[in-house]
Amino acid sequence: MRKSKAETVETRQRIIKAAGAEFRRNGIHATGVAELMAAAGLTHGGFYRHFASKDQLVAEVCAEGMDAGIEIIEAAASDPQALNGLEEIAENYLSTEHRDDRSGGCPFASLGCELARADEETRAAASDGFLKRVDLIAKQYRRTKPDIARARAMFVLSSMVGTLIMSRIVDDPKLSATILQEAKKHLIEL
Amino acid sequence: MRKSKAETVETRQRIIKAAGAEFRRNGIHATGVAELMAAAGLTHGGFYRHFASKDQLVAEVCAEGMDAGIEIIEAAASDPQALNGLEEIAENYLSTEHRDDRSGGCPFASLGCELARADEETRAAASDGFLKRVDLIAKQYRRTKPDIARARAMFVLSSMVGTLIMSRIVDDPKLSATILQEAKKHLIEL
DNA sequence: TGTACATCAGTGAACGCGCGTTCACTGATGTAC
DNA sequence: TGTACATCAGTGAACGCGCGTTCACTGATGTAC
Repeated sequence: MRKSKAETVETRQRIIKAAGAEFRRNGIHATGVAELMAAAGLTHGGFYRHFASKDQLVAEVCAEGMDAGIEIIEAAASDPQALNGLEEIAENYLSTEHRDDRSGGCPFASLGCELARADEETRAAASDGFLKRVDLIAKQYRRTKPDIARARAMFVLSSMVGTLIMSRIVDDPKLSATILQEAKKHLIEL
Repeated sequence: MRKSKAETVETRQRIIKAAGAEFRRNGIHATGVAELMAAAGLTHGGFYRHFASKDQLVAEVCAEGMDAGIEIIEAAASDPQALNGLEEIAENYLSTEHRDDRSGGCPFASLGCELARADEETRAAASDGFLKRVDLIAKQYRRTKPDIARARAMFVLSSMVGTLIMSRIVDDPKLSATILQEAKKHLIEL
């Protein structure tokens, strides 16, 4: 049953991707190793050929998810049809599609509270991801001094994360949409 | 070993309070019934004399925690020494003390991601708590039209929640303090 | 290039453990007379 | 008001179950000659 080197690398990536989706959907703690391996189309026993522990996988998923999230922001920002990069980012991040895409969306919004309690390695990856996003958003304020743009970007990111979380908690769809809409308005006005 | 009616009521409240602190500190899923009963000074067997299930406790803890959180905002807002209610609320919510008080702070910041996945009853309690906080914050904008004040309050609350979560994720204390500080600045300027 | 053997990705049973929940029991509280 | 009995808060052992992790095994891949 041994697989080729190329297949092994591919499988490892598949596990990370499947785990990322499961973690986001159900929470890290609530997702078992057997469950995430099944989501990757494997049985649980093979897990330890790829990772030393579940915690190590969590750290790698976090690092991977951070990179993936950045690409999405980057794409939104560099859309040639967009007049305003920040507006495009906010429109994209604070959309009902993103709100409803729990397994694919921003890891801060779906796992933020758990990341705050995670181990050193995972939090380091998360911090790195935060800073990268901040830089990306700060770049959108072209006519603003770099350090002011950076400070503003921190606020924008934190606000978007909080807004998405609140829009997911609230049980009234209309209220949820309003939360998203109002945040968009306020953030663009900045 | 039977306890008096008054004692029973008091014990029930003690369990809810202890569970609230444990949930906030470790997460809902990561906190066991035995663990939270021990935190209340009891053994796990007695749990089911007070609650039908862990899920029911979660809903009650959520409802209780929402009320407790409101009192804190209310106190900050009505501080007679404060010139500006909103400023006082932000100063209080976005303080390093609140950030470091994981077991006692805002339930949205510590449990938000888990609340988004919680059952109907729990989410209803959370939605109710959100709306109550929004009203409280909206009241601080005395010279603003009520519906605009309300919309702004939603944004302020969501932003504060997201900011506190991000400040808890990040591993560099200096960066964490900056995140808090910048959000305070931006929210007061509103 | 072909052959013999070591390697190791993946399977599925099994490990100890802690989970949520149940239950027989204890003995103080509440209640009926 | 005093007595006899039912109630039930709390204890701690036990339940089945799923968790993270380990392991013997399989057989295709990689490697040494």
